[in-house]
Amino acid sequence: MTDREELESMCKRRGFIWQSAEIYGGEAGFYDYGHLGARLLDNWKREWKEFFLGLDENYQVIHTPSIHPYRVLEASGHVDHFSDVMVRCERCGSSFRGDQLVEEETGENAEWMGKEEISEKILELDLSCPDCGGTFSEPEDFNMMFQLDIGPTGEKKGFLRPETAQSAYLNFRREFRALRKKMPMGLATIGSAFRNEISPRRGVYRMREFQQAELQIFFLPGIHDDIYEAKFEEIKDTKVRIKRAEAEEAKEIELQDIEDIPAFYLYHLGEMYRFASEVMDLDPKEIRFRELPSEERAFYNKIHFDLEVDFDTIGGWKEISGLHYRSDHDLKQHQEGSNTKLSVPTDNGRKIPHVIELSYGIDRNIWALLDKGYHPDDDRAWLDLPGRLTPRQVAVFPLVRKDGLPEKSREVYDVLDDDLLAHWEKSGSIGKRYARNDEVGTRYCVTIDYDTLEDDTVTIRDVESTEQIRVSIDEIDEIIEGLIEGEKSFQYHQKS
RNA sequence: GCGGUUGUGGUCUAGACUGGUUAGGACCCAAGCUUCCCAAGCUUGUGGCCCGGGUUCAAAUCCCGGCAACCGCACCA
Repeated sequence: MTDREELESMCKRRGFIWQSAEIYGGEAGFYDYGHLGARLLDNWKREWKEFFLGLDENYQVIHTPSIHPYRVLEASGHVDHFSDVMVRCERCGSSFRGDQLVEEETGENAEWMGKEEISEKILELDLSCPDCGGTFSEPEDFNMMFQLDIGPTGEKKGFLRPETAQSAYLNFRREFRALRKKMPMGLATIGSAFRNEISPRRGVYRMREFQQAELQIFFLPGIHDDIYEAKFEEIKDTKVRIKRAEAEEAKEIELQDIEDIPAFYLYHLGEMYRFASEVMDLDPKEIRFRELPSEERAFYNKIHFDLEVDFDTIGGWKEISGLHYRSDHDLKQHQEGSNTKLSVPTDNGRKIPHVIELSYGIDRNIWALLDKGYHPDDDRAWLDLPGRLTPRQVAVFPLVRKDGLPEKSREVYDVLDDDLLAHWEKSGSIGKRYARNDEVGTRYCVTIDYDTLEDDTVTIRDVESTEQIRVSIDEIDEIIEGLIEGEKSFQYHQKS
């Protein structure tokens, strides 16, 4: 069980993550990644792209701005739905959503109401604070989006995007032509999104500026089903732990035994599970899919499962990614808002493509790796990260700092540094260097000793077992890369 | 945003209630010595009272304001 303070301390001491602008006291909801954290991020993004773009040759990555013009988010519904009317009790200071107060009293839907309507209703219904009975202040808008002025006059308005998804929808038309009208088509975006959270909490779990990796897939149900049915065939016996909306507990089940969900959805669900368990190497017992009941999900999400991780440091099961079948909602909204035709021709006339969205909170995924990988045991603290994700794949040391060992170790380092994330150090005892590297997840430690000078062999130490093998310098590059790619295990080399 | 708790080198902390030595310790980090494999030892060194204001001869300590973190509430299209 990893303690949150212990992990945060390690992250700060060693160079992973800490509060942004901390020399000025910081600002809630913003975090910086240090040199190791930034590498871990880069590695994760690279693996994510390689994995998900590899699912289909027509899944591609695009790069887009973080600022959207006002009309984009007006059309998407964010201007209305991301903004709530808040009223505050003048006596006790509690604040409430105005529409909820009105709905409770009248039983009618009040979500459409603006400041004025809410204000009138409060007077008309003579509403008072449910906590203390006090009177309310004038209602105010609270918008979760950061609004901006664009240009010198301040007349153009825009927002920092609250999700990266819209960027893909905005590019659907252009890419559909550029990719020569092939469907299904996937557009992936990796970038920052911004939400002016009332109270950011739990470290990087809920931030005001955060990073998303999303894959928006455009397809037509009924027309492209066979493509996904064929793909699904190959992974249909994948076992996943799933908690259905109506179920009390999560159950392990083969995907093919889920009968009420179409193949295009189950296929991506299975691949998301493979990414978590195989690429991120998360323990199947500590991940699950949870289906959101209708009251928890947005109205346009027809099917919605979150992938959750059982965190030690931030209070149990929490979402790190989601799979949403959004139907044709998004393109329909933008077709109307932009007056641009976003439908595509089919044998039965033009149709607006549907969207299935794979949405990853990158920072949450990074925190999951650290939370599940960090082992602050009594005898040693070590970080267990997959070889392709760890910020430091190999470290090279001289056993002692004399007799030419440092120079020799430097030569070995120079070779390894070409193809691997390598590190070299000489200070402190050999044990201390192992300990330092265990803590940041260095996968392998190579030590140059007196035998090296005799026969050009070195030892390689495995972070997990702390055991060593002795290999020739000529092969070292190849052996370590083989270990990191998972071609051969450390145990294999121990036996041979 | 509301309430409670807290804020001391890089990390963890003593000191605060009862204002008054040079703000002490452990670990870490750096340099050197030593060292033939798992945080050994020795020497030397860098570095700190969250920010701003007030009270006082004197503030890490008391008071006010701000900021941040944690917990609870609310919020989380």
